[in-house]
Parts: sequence; C-alpha cells; structure tokens
Amino acid sequence: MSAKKIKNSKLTIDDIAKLAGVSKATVSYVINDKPGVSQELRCKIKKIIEDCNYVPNSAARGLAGEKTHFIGLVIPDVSDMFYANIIRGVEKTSNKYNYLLNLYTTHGEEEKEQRVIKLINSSMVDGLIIMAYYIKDNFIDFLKNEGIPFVFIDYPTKDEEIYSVVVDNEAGAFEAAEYLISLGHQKIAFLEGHEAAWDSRARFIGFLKALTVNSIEFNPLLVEKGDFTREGGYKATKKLLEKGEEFTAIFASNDQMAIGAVRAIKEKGLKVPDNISIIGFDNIEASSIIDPPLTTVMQPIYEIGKKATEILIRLINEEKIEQKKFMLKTKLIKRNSCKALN
Amino acid sequence: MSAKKIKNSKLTIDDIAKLAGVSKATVSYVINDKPGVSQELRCKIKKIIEDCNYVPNSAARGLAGEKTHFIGLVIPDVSDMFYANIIRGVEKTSNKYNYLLNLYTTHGEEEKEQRVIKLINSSMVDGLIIMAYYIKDNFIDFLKNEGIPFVFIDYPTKDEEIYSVVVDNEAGAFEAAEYLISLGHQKIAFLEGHEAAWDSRARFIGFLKALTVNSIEFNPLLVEKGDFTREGGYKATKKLLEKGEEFTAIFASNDQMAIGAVRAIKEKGLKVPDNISIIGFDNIEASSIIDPPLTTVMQPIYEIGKKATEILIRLINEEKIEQKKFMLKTKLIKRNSCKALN
DNA sequence: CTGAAAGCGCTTACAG
DNA sequence: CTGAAAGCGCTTACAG
Repeated sequence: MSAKKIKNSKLTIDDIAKLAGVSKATVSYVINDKPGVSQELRCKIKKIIEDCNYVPNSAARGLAGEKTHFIGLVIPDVSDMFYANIIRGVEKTSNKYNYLLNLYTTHGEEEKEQRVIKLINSSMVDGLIIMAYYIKDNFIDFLKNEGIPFVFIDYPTKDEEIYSVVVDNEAGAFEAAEYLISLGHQKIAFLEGHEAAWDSRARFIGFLKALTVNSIEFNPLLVEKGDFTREGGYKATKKLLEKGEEFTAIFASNDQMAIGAVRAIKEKGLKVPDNISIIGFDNIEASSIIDPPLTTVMQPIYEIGKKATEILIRLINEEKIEQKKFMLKTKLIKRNSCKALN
Repeated sequence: MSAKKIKNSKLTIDDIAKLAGVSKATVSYVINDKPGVSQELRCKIKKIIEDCNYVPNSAARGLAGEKTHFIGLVIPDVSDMFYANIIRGVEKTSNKYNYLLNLYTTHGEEEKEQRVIKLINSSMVDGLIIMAYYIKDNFIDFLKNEGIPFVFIDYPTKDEEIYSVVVDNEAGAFEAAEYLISLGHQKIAFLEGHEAAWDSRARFIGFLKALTVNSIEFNPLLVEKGDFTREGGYKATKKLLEKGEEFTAIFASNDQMAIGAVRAIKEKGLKVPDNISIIGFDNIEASSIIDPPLTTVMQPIYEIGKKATEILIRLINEEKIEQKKFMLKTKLIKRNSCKALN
C-alpha cells in the first residue's frame, strides 16, 4: 500500500480535481483552508488528497503568489555547536508548522547580502530568520522594502520596526558575577571577547553592575582583552598572571577563553579552583569535560531558534504581534571551577 | 497577495528583454548558456543582467522544468559536530557551484520518507544528498523511479546503481590497531558501538584484521558492547575491569566511548596511558581537551560533504560518472593516550 | 540567429 | 457554493 502511495507523487491539482469531480479552484480552496466550499465536499476532497498522498508543488505555489512553506535561515556558519543548535531549533519548529528550511551560511560578510537577495528574489521563501555579526542599514532597508517578513536573532538593533530575539547576556553575566561575589570573591579579573562584539560588552556591563550593586570597586588593571578563542584566553591570563595584580577569580567572556585560562593557571603551578576560581559563558560541550568541569552560563540556544521561528510563522500568517523584541534568559550552571574564599 | 505585488520591485526576464531590445526567449538562452545567440548579443545581455542585478526566479524555473539550483540535504540531525561538518562541506561546495541548500533533518525515522517525498514533489531541488542510519529498499526504489539524481553519504549499500561516498572505517581501524600493536600491545580490549551500526562493525573488522596480520590471537572475552555514548563506554570498561581478564590497551569504537573508558579507568585508580592505553575514533573536539588528550582516528567529514556535492552536481549536469562508490581515507591522530609497553 | 506562443502547477478575482 | 479564465516568471519547441 505504501508503495502505491509513493508512486502517486507526481499528481497535480488537476488530478485531484478530476478524482473529486470538481474544478481545481475548489481543490485549491480546500488545500489553503479558504472559505467557499461546503464542509462535506471539503472532507471528501481532503480524504482524496490524503489517500493519494498528493502534495502541492511549492514552486507553482510560490509563482502563483501564495506561500511556499519554505523558511530561509541565514547564519554565519554551521560547524559550531552554537549555530548548530539554533538551526535545530528553527528546523524542528518549522517542521512542526509544516515549513521546510532553506539554509544560507554567510561565512565571509561580503557576499552575504547578494545571497540573501538571490534567495528573496527566487520567490522561494515566505520569510527569513537572520543571524549575523553585523548587518548594514541599507540591507535592512532592502529587507523592509521587499515586504518579506523577517526576524533577527541575537542582533541588538534599536530599530523599532524589527522583530528580534536575543539572549539577555547582561543579566546572565550579572548573575554569574553575583555568584562569584557570594563566594567571597572581590578581586575578580575579566577576560573580554572581541572588542566589537556586543555580547561581550553586554557581559562586561552585567559584570560591572554586579560589582557596583555589591559596592566592590572596579579595578581596570584586572581587565584583559581576548578574542573569544582558547588561545586568546590563555594569553590574556598569562598577561594577567605576570602583571602581579592580585585576583582570586576570573570571569571569562566565554568558555573557550575560560578553558585557555585554566591552562595558563595550571602551567603557572596554580590550581583551579583552589587558588583561582573561573567562570565561563556559553556552556559548550568542552566545559563539562575539562578538569575541573567549568561553572558557566548556559544560553537558551535551542529556544532562540524556536522562538524566532514561531514569531516568523505568525508574521507570515499575517498575525499582528505587538511585542517586537524578545529577550531570553540564561541559566547559571554550577560545576567545580569556583570555590568559596574561606 | 496584493501587498506583495505592490512592493514587487523585482525585475523579470521581460524587463531584461525590453532593456536589451530582444525577446525573453533570447534572454533565457543567455541565462542558460544555450546556443542560438550571437556572441555579441550574448555579451550585451549579460552586461545588462549584471548591471540590473537581475536574478531569475527559481520557482518559475523549477516550474518550467529547468534546474532550480537548489540541492536537498537529508540528514539525521544538526546538533552534532559530525553532521554539522558534513553540512558545512555540502554548503560550501554547493555555493561554489552556485547552488543553494535545502536542509531536511530526519530525527525520527518514521516521517523521513514523507518529508523527502514532499521535497521532491515540490519541484524545488535538482538533486538530493541523503544521510541516514537505515534506508528502506522501497524508498530507494522510489528515488530511482523519480529520476532525480541522488548521492548517499556514509551508507554502505551494495546496489550498484547508487552513488555513495563513505569513509573507510575498516582501514582506519586497521591502522589504529596496528599502531597499538607497534607499541607492543597484544592484549587489546575492544569496545563496540551500536550493534546494528555498520561503521562500528567495519571498525571491529579492521581491528580483527590487524590482529590476524600480526599473528595475535583474538580473545572474545576482551570485547564489550556499548552504544557509542560516553556512559556506554564507561559501563563497558567497568565490566571489563571487573572481569579480571588482563589487557593493556582499549580500542574504543568512538571517542565518546573512549572518554567514558578514561573515566572508568581513573576511578579504578589506574592511569592512562601508564597502565592502560586508549585509542578512540572520530576526533571529536572533546578528545583534544580531556586529560590525557586522546589518540584517535579522524574522519574526513568535511570532505565527505564536499565529495558528495561534487558528484551530485555533475550528475545534475548529466555528466557520466563511471565510478559509483567513493571511499575516503581516515587519518590517525597521535596524542597522549597511548604508550609503548615498557 | 530571433520571436511568438504554449505550457509548467498553482491561486484568485470574477461571474454564475 | 462552484467553475472558467487569467496570470505568476520562466523554458522550449517551433516557425520564420
């Protein structure tokens, strides 16, 4: 029986119309849940569609101006668990609503816009989810102009017309810093990520706020620049160690840097967390494997993709959504890299 | 809808034809590199296309029977570095040839076929790259029937009509086992992955061959079942340790299990590699982070995606390819989890 | 070498 | 509540 179904895959709307003894317009109304067909007929046609395993041709639907049920996801890369989990969130959610996914990785910035333009021009997607480090204003204008619904992920634009879902990095960092402080740490070093990265800055701000709230004076000498890499964290920590400025804990902008920091500290003959506590950010897989397992801040990555997709699909369905900015909460994961200062 | 039309600033082939003062057929011939247009005219039209930033509508091309320049990738999951790297290989390569990617993750087996059928029926992809644990015969028949080009990844079918690219797991395991043997190990335990997994079995066979070639007797008591998970490796190793059967090295079917094995050995108060050497398979990120860094076998993951895509695009272009089965080589990564026997 | 016309499978006014 | 017809943007015989 299933073999029979499979062979019917090239049916068109005309075939269904003939089988049902109606015009193809009627079938189209049923497919798109539009009014103008009696309940009875509707059921009959639906049954035929089901039995024949008929699936409307997306290309034709796209051409005819109707929805294609494809969502475009624009993302910097895939070979990174962070992005991979976002893709997963988007994929699972779009599937749930019967949408299929078009994937566009941007790698280098340059060609990105062209590729998205191509995508939009191809009439193949009903909407776009966009994640990028930096998005030019005139590109945003282009998107608005096209009238295609889109949602930004993890991109902190002030533009009030734009829908976006971001992680509350500041609150996450605040919570993490407060945890360190609750353990008795006052001299806390901070390892910055990329200078331009807004999330690194948000984390830094959260860190500073926690200091302020707890009346701890901020020591600029305890801040070291990095670049979100393991190597960067290693080098920054070595510098810190050589500087001679005393500190009992390190707040790293991300786990990769925290892992580099652990290595630098071990090389110096010191112990984590006995001599120095370390806290990271991201909760990457490696953070649970290294010795000691890293205390860190988990981002709701899967949920970001899910939320963005839900918003986009509602937008595609022309629902009105009052709220434009969505902020998702992080979660502190306590493991063994932080210790109370006795 | 009408809103869409109003905002429709998109150029069509008619616009280009008007600008060039020719019929749209001529423009189409130029776009598709078909004969029948003078060199001079061809250049002129190409320049206009370039200047206007015109991109043909994929939906219309798909409908009209031409290529859509979309490739469909069917894959079990994305939130796994292995798959993520395959996606990356496919993505980068398809972009290079001006193809765009449609992504379909299968998660549960059940709905997979339906989704791929949907995809094919949508007329949106020129070809398919398929990766799955298990593919039913009648599904393969369906694919053949459709006449759509497709390539299997990492799926060892004997069907001679099917194009596939796989990793030479057996050779990789053979090399790894020989390395252990060259270090003086004779009593080597083997941690199996999923029973049904063909790659686990291929690795086991490679392991056995190395034993045979080196005239080492195989001891069935030194084989323990696992399931490719860290937990499974941990449990299997504990069993092995309790069994009392002597061994100096462990060959784990994958890195996750190897990592579990390391933990079990450490818990027993033994040291890696001083008391027991361990070798893994896959070269996942964690393998370089754990203590000690794991000696393992790296799969050419990115290359798998790349190769499959290259084959598929040649197939789409109706080139004949004599070879149907492609086998990619692994690489032994020597780190610190193996040690020569005194 | 070029253009007019049919057709791909669908949606959507529009008329009945 | 239903059907005939136009049209979406493209490709491809076909005639010139």
